[in-house]
Amino acid sequence: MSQACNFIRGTMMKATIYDVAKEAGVSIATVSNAINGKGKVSSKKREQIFEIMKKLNYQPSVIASALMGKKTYTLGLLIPDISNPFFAEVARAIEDQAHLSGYSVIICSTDNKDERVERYISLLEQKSVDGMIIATGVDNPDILAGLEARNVPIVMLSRENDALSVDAVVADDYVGGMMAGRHLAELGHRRMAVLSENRKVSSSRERLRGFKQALAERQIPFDDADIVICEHKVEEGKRAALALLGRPEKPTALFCCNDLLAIGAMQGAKELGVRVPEELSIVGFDNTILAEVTDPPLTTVAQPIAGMGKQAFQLLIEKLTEDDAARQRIVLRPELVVRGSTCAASFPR
Amino acid sequence: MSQACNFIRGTMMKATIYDVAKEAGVSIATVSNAINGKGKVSSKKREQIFEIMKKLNYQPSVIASALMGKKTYTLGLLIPDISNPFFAEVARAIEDQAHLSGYSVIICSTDNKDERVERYISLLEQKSVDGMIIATGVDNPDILAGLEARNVPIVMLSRENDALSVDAVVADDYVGGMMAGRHLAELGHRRMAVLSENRKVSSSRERLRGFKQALAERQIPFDDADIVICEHKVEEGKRAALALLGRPEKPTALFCCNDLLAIGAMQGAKELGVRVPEELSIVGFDNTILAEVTDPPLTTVAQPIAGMGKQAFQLLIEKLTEDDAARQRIVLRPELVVRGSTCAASFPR
DNA sequence: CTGAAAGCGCTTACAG
DNA sequence: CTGAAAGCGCTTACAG
Repeated sequence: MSQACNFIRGTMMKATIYDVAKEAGVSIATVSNAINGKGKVSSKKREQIFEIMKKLNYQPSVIASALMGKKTYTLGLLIPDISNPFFAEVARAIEDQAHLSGYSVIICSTDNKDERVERYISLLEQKSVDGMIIATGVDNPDILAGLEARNVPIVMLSRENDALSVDAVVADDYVGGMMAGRHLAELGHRRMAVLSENRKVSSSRERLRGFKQALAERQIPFDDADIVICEHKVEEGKRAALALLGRPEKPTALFCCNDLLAIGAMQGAKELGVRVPEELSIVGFDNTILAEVTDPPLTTVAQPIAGMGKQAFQLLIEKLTEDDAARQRIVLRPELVVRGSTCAASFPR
Repeated sequence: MSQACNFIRGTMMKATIYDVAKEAGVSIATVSNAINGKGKVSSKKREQIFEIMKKLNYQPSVIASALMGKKTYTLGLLIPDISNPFFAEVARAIEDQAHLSGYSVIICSTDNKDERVERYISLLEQKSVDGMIIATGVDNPDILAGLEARNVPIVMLSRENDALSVDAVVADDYVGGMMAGRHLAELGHRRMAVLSENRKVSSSRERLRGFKQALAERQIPFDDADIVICEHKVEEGKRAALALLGRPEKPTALFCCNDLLAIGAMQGAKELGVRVPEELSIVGFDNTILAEVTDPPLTTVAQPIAGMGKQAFQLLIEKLTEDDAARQRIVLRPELVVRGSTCAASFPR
């Protein structure tokens, strides 16, 4: 039995390419060629080899072949937080696409802290991932520059970096912001406010810009004092809504740069006894599962998450295989999903 | 310059252990020893070596050391779906714990399909992960048995397998079910129904058993006809609620084996104009972010997610390092979180 | 069509 | 305290 030496105290060692070569009476080179469809291997031998592989339950070691310069079929996904529904949905979209090509994805929740970003990137490089998809904020531009210099393939998802011309797939945030603004304007709202993320977040910046543009086109007044900057958290949305609704000239509609903020705003309104949507219309952004679950359900701008994940993965694969792939920026169109949190302004001017 | 040969057409190759050895004027064995704190290396040399490492930006290759039998510092996490908030929160808990020890986690969404489970397991083994945390349903017992036979360290999370005595960390689902039952009973409910998952899901089975026990102890009648089996989806919960509330003797309270079902039930009730909680109390299970976001907010049994993730990871590490670690089953206590979806029965008998 | 041999970047006895 | 050498499980020219 060629397997005899394979048993050690009752535990079977994994079969290696040597085991199958010996059993098949060929060299390891031939086994390797058979597996990879390289070189010429007679079909009888090939079949024979495959049979032995099955019999020995042989699984080639990705580790070993990676050491010879082949791919690890593993990639890193940097996101702020996997427990945030938006990023969880993004992760699923990427995972599904990756899995079709035998790729695995390592999750890296950064909490938007550069320190964590750097730690994760270092780990991922030591583990020789084939590439990274970056959907988290990275403040220090040197971090991305370093990645470029070390020739690590990356694509940005839902974020961008103005300084570096790096591949990216994003939703058309500007248009999404416009959709929100137009929707509320058409409902007759004239006093609106915005809950936005930090200006460093390119997507929020664009959404806000689009929103303002929609109002400007309709000569609806909007002042930067009507913008409240929040972190990406429910409580922050609530806090902001409480503040805005406490003002003398309180808004009749709120545009929130993500669903979490919108939900917080709904909670704030409820706490003050302000009815949504009758007294306050709210529109969010992202269209995560949360938007379907609130009461009333949230009107929001849907990001094409599945499409974004798919494109990001494919872009990364292109960069891996074509050494001189041109830089690309893929922009996907968002879509307004009208649910119950918006209605006509009750006191149109 | 020792780095001279390291530049190829403008791209810098990664430094290897040979580069730092040469630069430091020592052998690679010494560099290896210095890095791993093995053998004896004079402190002057050690310091010198570390300096060179920094200068060359040397990152040891996990791939290469894994090939020599060391760990890959990567583990697989099998869950039904990363975009389900409960599992996303579980993933984050595990990721955080893993990250503290330099571990990375690969996400594997199985959709509870054995076919996907097998594919993922095979991929993970080829990639030589150090172990797996399994928080998904696995119908075919041969799959887990195979893992055991091949000596792959695994720990089950939130799921169990009666057949195999495999390590597991779970919430005390039985007690959780009792908490729900007791809460509703104390509110005066006498006609209750349950939305449960498939009987194959050990956690749901236990929750149901605990719930029934709580009612039995109080002589509250409960019939198995009051159980509706659902998949783990909002729509399923809605469908079930619609059916239950259409019955002549409709229930005044619902216990749902997870938050998603509870939310569906709330939506079903609303569709029929049944007010929650005045006419229908609803309690969920899990305490995901969704429970805070519904209106009314959901009363639910909280699983100690962070604790479960931590324990699961630590258990796995124990199995990795101690070759004869005893089997363990860690049971964590859940906690009832009372919010707005439950209140006293309006027509107590 | 097939195989012997070198090599990927490390670790680990084993000498000295 | 330090280094030469073998080896992990593969792939890839290169001969034949």
